[in-house]
Amino acid sequence: MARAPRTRTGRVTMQDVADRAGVSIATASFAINDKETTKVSAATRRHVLAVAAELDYRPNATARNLSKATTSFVGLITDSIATTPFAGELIRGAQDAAREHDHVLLIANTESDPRATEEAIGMMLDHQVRGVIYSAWYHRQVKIPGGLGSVPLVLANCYTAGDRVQSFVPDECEGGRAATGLLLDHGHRRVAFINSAERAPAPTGRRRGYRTALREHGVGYDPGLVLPTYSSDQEGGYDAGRRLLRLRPRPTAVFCYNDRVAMGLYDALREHGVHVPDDMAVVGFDNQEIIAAHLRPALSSVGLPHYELGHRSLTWLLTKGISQQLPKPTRTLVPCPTVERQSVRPPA
Amino acid sequence: MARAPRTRTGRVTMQDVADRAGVSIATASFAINDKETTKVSAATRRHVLAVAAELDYRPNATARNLSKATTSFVGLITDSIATTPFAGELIRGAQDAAREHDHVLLIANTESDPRATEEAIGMMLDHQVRGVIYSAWYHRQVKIPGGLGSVPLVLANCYTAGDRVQSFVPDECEGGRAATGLLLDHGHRRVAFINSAERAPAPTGRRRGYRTALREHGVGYDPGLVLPTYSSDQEGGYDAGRRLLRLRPRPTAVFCYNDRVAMGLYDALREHGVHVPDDMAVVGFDNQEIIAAHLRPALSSVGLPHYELGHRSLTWLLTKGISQQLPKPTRTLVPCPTVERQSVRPPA
DNA sequence: CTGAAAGCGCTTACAG
DNA sequence: CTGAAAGCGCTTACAG
Repeated sequence: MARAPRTRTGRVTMQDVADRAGVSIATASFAINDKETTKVSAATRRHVLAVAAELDYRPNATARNLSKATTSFVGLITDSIATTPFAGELIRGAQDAAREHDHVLLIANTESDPRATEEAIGMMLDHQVRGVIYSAWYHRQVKIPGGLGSVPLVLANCYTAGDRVQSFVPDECEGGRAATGLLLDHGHRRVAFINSAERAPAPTGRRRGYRTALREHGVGYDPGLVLPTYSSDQEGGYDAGRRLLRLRPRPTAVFCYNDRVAMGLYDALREHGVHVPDDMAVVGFDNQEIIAAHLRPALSSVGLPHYELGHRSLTWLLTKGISQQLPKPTRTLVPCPTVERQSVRPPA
Repeated sequence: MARAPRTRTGRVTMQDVADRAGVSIATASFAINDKETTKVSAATRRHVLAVAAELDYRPNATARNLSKATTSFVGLITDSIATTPFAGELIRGAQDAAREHDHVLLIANTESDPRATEEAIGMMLDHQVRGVIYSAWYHRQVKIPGGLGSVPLVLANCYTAGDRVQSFVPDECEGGRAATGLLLDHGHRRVAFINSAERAPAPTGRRRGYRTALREHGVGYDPGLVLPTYSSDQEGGYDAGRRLLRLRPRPTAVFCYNDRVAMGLYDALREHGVHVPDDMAVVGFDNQEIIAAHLRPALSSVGLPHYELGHRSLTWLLTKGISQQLPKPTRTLVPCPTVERQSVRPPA
């Protein structure tokens, strides 16, 4: 392949392309960048492009960013990246959106460490990011770290007191309503709810959804059917399951705070010879594939929209968040999809 | 707070700092960047730094990168980011290493899509990354995509035919040996192995480790104790478990290809009233927290070193990979840690 | 120890 | 339609 003279970086530059094409660097720039052929004749353009291809020219993004005095970077701050698949989904959504807008994502994982957070913010500001997505792996209220004040900001899976910053969060209430509704629609009337005892948007919202669904189906609310658990995992589900089995009359269906709780509940039920779904219908939450899709029987669940949270917040940032007259910030609720599997059947 | 004049980017520049400090921009640059105070008097340096702090000056990384004709970017290409926590761990490791070297990671997730891969590579080259980590979410042989030929490269959790490129992969064999050894050390002699039937480094390596451990413990190899499964998940484990229970004499211990297989096996054992660990000791692989730590009883497992794979490959890239006389590439085996939980006990 | 100046590889008014 | 030139915000020999 033909090779143009090299600069100290050892790479083909636009100057090389211009020289070899016999045009000025300005013309080369226009030919290479202008979508509309308005600045350059079609012939010149074709010629320059051919030369560029021949030399295997790649524009230097750093130089372009500097001269345009604006970059194509967007920052994404995450407080965890591997404890759940959730962060991964959020990143994937943000990244897809970034690509759609020809931007590149600068990702920083802080593991909730303040020093790491500060460093991450510094790094992003140094790189002139156009905006930052600040995210949390579980839905919660956060305080915006100082230093993020000087840059367009959006929150994903979290929000601030008073909603002073635009945010995108899961619609927990609607999700809880859908989960409970799934059970009620199958004809269940004694529907228990194993809920997390934490004070957080997820348990609060899902409980509200649970009550809404009951009301809509004309089923009275029985506080005795709501079983709190302090650990929202398999162990907590197992314990709550044993308490649940002592209830009389026994519920015929259970809405579990999450899939891990449901997994523990399965164990408790199995120990007592209670069969899912014939003796007990079960619905989970989170739709964690590795559990929900592989329990025996597979677990119906309501999913968390992390991909959408990432995608929508990035998109918002690049369309609204960057504009001069910022729209009034709102906390936007994103729907949680219901995924039906084999764990639900009408009562015997 | 005092404000210096602004440029079109609306940010404080080094020129602003120099002006206000009453020094040249060259002096400001040296004062701000030189670790050793060799180029500038201590007093000047202090003064410049004070002014910079006062103006809340942040260096423009883009400008710096351009003028140094080298960036602090390193690329990480991933073929999946949310299907397992593995990619997250690998990213975390690479990111920590990047931070230790004052570099920033440009992450691209391709979902194995060739177009996305090509785009990702292009983006990275455009940003003059100093090198690229190409990774796979499960250990396998890969073909290096064209376009990656012009940049220092290292492979994480994958390798090429002939090992022409430096790579870091899990030591599957040693892991299989450790898993089996754990069972043998507890006195088990009839140790079954539910292995993936795929032809891949993991099943091959783990099986080698299984046989090595048997030999080291003076236990004969019985091919009848190796149960293949075509789906290495809960369903596969359940099926294999039922086959295993028909073996006579019955094994007293099982090494499972992964934790999901073990989870399915638990179900099969439970159905047949076989108790773990009293009637059957079980060891898994992958150490997927969400499963292994929460099965009843909690599952002993061997972990995959994704964090280390990410950390070591990034470090290698920035220390060896970038140098002129590249060391001879090798496939470096990274140890898999054993995690003991309650699923193993000596035979009755 | 300090400063004037060239240069990194582009973009973009401004003339022609 | 095309080109000469200034400029983005830094770094870094080179003089003094």
